Amino acid sequence: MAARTRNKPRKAASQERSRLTVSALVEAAARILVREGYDKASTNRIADVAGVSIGSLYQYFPSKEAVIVALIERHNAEVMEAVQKEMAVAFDEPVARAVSRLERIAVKAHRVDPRLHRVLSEQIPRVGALETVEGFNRNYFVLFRAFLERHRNELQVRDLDLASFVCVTAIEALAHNAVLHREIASDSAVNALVRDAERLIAGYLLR
Amino acid sequence: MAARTRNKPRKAASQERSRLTVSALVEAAARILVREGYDKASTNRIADVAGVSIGSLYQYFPSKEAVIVALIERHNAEVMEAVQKEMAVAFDEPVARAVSRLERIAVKAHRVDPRLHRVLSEQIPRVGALETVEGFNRNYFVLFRAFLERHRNELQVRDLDLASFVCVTAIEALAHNAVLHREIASDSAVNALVRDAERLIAGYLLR
Amino acid sequence: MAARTRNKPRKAASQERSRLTVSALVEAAARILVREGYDKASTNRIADVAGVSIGSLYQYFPSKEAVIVALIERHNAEVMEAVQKEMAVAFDEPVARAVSRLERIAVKAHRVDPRLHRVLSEQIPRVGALETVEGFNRNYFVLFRAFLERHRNELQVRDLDLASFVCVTAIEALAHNAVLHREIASDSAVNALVRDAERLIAGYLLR
Amino acid sequence: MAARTRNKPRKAASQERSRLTVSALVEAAARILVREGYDKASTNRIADVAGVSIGSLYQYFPSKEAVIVALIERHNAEVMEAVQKEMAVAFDEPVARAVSRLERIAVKAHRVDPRLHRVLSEQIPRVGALETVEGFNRNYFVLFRAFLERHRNELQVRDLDLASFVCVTAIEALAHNAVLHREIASDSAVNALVRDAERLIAGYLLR
DNA sequence: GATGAATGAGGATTCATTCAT
DNA sequence: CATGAATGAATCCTCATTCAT
Repeated sequence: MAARTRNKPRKAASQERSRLTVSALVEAAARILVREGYDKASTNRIADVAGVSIGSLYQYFPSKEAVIVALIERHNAEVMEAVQKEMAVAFDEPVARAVSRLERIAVKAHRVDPRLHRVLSEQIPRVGALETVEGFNRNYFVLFRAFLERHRNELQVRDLDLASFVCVTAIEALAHNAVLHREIASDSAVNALVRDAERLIAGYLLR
Repeated sequence: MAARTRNKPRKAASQERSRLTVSALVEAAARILVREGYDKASTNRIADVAGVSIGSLYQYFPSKEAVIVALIERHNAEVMEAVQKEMAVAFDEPVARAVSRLERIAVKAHRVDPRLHRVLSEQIPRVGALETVEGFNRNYFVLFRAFLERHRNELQVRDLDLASFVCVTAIEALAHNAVLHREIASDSAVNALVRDAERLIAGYLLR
Repeated sequence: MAARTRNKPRKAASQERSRLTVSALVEAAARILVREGYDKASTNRIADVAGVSIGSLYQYFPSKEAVIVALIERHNAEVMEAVQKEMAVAFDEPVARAVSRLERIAVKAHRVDPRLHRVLSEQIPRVGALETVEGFNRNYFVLFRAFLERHRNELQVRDLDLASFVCVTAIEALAHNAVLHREIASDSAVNALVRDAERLIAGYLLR
Repeated sequence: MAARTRNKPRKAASQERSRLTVSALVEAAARILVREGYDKASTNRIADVAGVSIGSLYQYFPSKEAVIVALIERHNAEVMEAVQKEMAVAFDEPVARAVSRLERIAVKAHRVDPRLHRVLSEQIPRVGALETVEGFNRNYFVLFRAFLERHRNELQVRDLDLASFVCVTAIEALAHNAVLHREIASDSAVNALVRDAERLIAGYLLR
């Protein structure tokens, strides 16, 4: 018992170190991905940039894929954190306002780390565990469908599955392309996009 | 540009036999991409599946990328052939009908070889061939903008650039996701999608 | 007999063509060697530059080595032609004058096609049939020894083998290095070199 | 320069084990070069003969050339070690004695590993490492010129640049050819060569 | 004879992963 | 636990040579 107590801080310290190592590795992966692209992100290079030995990388991750997955999850978590509260708000608003908020949220989400987002969405091979990204959108679909359900009697659409698909697809695609292919630096550009998105979606949903 | 590995075919296959070899290689690349994914599409594997020696591959293609580019171009050509005439028709129709035709065309295009399309659209950024496709979309954008210009006084939208972006993005994304993530096997499913797409876009564009 | 007679001109014509093909190939090899170095001189490239199919190359040469050997022999022949007469003259002159003539000849020989000479002496792997270059010098040695024999009683050297080795080595090395590593463009530079070479060798040979 | 494949070792072999690996690789390269020629010295073969995996080779050398460069440098170091002290002595001696010592040194240098020396001197131009050796010779030239400067008033030659070129070329060529093409096994053969070289050079330099 | 399509062994190099220290 | 040396399958690509047309 005394021994345990003595070990605890040491263990805590080492757990702390572990967490540092892990996040250094994930951070290194992000940096390399953004700055040099997927092809340059070898495990050795990741370990190197993280200032850690390759052996340590495999201490904490069973494979290269696992590192990338961790990075994707970290990114998704950051996006979620930036977005979650507002998301909840949207679901209690009237349809038109909710839609415009959702578009604004989507843009914000895609702007959390656009360069990383681009690499993740363009260069990561979609195999094995790396299909994670897809799951994300499925969630969104389910939530949005619930939202439509709640406002069912204001809507002119009948098939809520189809409508959810149409809306989520459009909202996401607009945000995605806007951030990646258009200059959306200024607030006014965002506002214009959001206004039109609202017209697009609300005009479609509402009577 | 000069530094990049060449993407263009190495020599025109003049004799009959060589034309066969070239298309066997491109076909093999398509098969592997679809069935086993981008990472399995090594030059040796491609040659192997094509029933051709690795030397022959490099007789006609200066690099691995060049094979993929050829495949992309073949796919694009097939898509274009399936789509071109109807495209011209759409641009002479009234807005609502044009939009629904364009959505139908987009679905058709994405259905030419959906599994191949998926791999290509996911992996193209890793290849130098991005321009091929980007150019394609930019084209679409320009054409659509001209279409809006012609119908300007029927529209409630002011900023035609933004409107083109919104419409093209939505039309494409709906077709893409519908083909890849939804069952769109039945005609009625297509019809439902097209109907809603028309409502979405036309409601947004027209007064 | 009549048939034979008829065949003769045709055969001669085709022999003529053969000779043209062969020399086109050798010339192409020379050009590539000089302009792009040994590594770029693949058989396919040689045939290409010669304007001949790869099959034809192998019609006339059993291997790549054979092409290079032919080139070396052509080069040696050209050198010999440029040098032979004067060489004979030298062997009838008094020692000092002969030596200075020989140095002048050596420089001339190395200047026949300096860029080709350089590639041949620096880049050609010395294996198999490509050791040809060595044989050339052995010849020179034998001749020079005969020359010394004739002038034996004017000489202070006893060991004529050793003396031949010393002289031939020095004469050749001076010409070689002068042409390759020094500017020997001007006549005066050549004259200075020849003068010193004469002093070097004659001072060593003569009493 | 930046475009060339790197020639420098990849990382300093810090641990004992890695130092062993590196020298095993260099040694293997030497063995293959001597026994089988440059063309057989593929990286796989080198690693194989070294009893090491191909991956280890590339852990320490960024390219095939880098291995050869390391070998050249090792050889040069060995030659230098065998020669350096005596070289300094020569430069303080009277001309005739210095020359004969220099010839003796040159022979010794070329005898350190004659077969390796031959391959290296024949194949080095094909490697980027030319500078290493050119620099070496230029050094020699500069030193020798300084030596002549010091003894200027004993000399009959006026153009010290030319004289240095003549002497260095002759001394080196004699040693080189003697070791490679003649039997210079016995001490007496060496003595005879050195005696004649002294007569050759001293007769040329001194009044 | 000429052609050029086809061959495939072989070469340089990378990189995820293992394991002795 | 950390280190980093070692591994070797796998990849892209070249080129001398053969052979059917």
